[in-house]
Amino acid sequence: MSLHEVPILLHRCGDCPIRHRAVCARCDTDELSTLEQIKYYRSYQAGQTVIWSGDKMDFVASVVTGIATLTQTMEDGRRQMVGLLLPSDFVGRPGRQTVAYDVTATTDLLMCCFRRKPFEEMMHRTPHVGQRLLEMTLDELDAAREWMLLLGRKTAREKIASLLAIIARRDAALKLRDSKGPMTFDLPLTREEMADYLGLTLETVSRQVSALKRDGVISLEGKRHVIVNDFARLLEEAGDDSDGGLPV
Amino acid sequence: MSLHEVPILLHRCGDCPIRHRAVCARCDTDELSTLEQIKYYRSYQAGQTVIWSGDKMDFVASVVTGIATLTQTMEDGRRQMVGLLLPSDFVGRPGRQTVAYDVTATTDLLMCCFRRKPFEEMMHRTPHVGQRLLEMTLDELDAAREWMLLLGRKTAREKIASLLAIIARRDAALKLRDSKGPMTFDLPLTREEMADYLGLTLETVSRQVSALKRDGVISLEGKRHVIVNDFARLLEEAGDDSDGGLPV
DNA sequence: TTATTGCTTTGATTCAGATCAAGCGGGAAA
DNA sequence: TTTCCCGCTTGATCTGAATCAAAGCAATAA
Repeated sequence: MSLHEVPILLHRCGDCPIRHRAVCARCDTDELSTLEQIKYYRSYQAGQTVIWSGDKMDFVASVVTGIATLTQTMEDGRRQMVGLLLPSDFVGRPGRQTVAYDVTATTDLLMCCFRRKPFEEMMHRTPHVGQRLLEMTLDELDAAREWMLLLGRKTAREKIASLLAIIARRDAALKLRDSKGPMTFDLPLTREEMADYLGLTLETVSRQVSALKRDGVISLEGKRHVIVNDFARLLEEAGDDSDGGLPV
Repeated sequence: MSLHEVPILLHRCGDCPIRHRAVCARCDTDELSTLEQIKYYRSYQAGQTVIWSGDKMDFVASVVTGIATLTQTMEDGRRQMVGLLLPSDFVGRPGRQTVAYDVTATTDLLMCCFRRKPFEEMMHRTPHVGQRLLEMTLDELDAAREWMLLLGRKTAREKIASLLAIIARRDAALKLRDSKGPMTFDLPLTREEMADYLGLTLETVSRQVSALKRDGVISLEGKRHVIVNDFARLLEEAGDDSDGGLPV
């Protein structure tokens, strides 16, 4: 694991390409060496719980590879996903030690962790990191609000199209390809996880995915590999104005 | 307007009571005088739009009196509220100039604004403010995630009970009363606004409010004044574990 | 090779909430 | 006073998604 690949998020500058993996030249490197000292890696198997709601979380972390979800659960078992962590995303909450939702690895997962206390101290010393973290949190809040529109007002078909568009765009960004032309990606979620994301049942998810396929918006190879035949059409189906919201 | 009543949020410390209005002794006062220099007040009438989605927002602000909402709208007019701003809440996004949703005054509204540029500069000088802002943003994100569970998985009755519980609790905090015993408050939202908050239609809101009244969970005086007969019962109806989530 | 298991699809039926449609009640204007 | 208007309630009906129930399919184990 090269040093360049690790503290991606903490060190990217505002005007650098969103998912680049190299450390930006404009960031000073003091923080980098501090981070090096307090970081460690943890890996989880698919399905393993990283941390339970209410537990103490004595680290903050960023996802290196794999996918994790944040979910909330009601006593009777109803579940709602409230966050989806893809590579380079950040989890954890400097300044609060308990976490309010379950964090689960949905695929094999490698996280780069930083012990919370020294991380917080470092944050106090170097405001740059705190500012970057504020920016990231505000982006996350914007994404959450977009998601609220989806949950509250979109139809099942629109929800599915929206989710596919989000994953397609993030996947494209990760691969450093542009968002034009036919896109292709592997769904990182089961039907049930998609349902938890969208506030639907897994049967409805299955039906609507089939419907989008039948209507030629997407094609499938196997259950998981998706080909987006026309991204603009997909966005239209998603009911999104403009281009589907924020840069993700 | 006394100086003490203004930059409430920016200056409260982590362990001070949540909604206190005096400036905490542990905060240094340099920032206060800076803020004094760059602040101004704006008032809006009920129904007036503070700012449209996509517009430039050259200030950040905190609500002094009245209520504002953040809403997202689809082209066909479907609306979802994504934020509810009560007195002492903060709006605005240091580091980004356009806003991604409509901000509307639902009652007469007084806001204490700070010009964005000098505010950002002040933030860079005094990390304390940035840290406080990060903390507030993380709280807002937690609230948004609670809201996502509501939108995705709760029944209409649970949604209404949840909203009433949220308003009752915030109102009690504002009045500095404790949350025990019969609570009483004026609904600050119309049925339609409640519907936009909850992802329902106004007819369903009306029916479920009537149902909670019929079942003795709440009483009404007129359309707007609500008496919560038993707060614990209300929380139970809301389907919330523990006490309904986060401190608001 | 045949089970087993976990995910997925598809079909039949039900139901919570949306939609359509009156009607109510209180406050402001005439 | 009457009229109008706006926010709210209530009723009748419809419908999209949930629920209940069977199979299908692919990968792994036996």
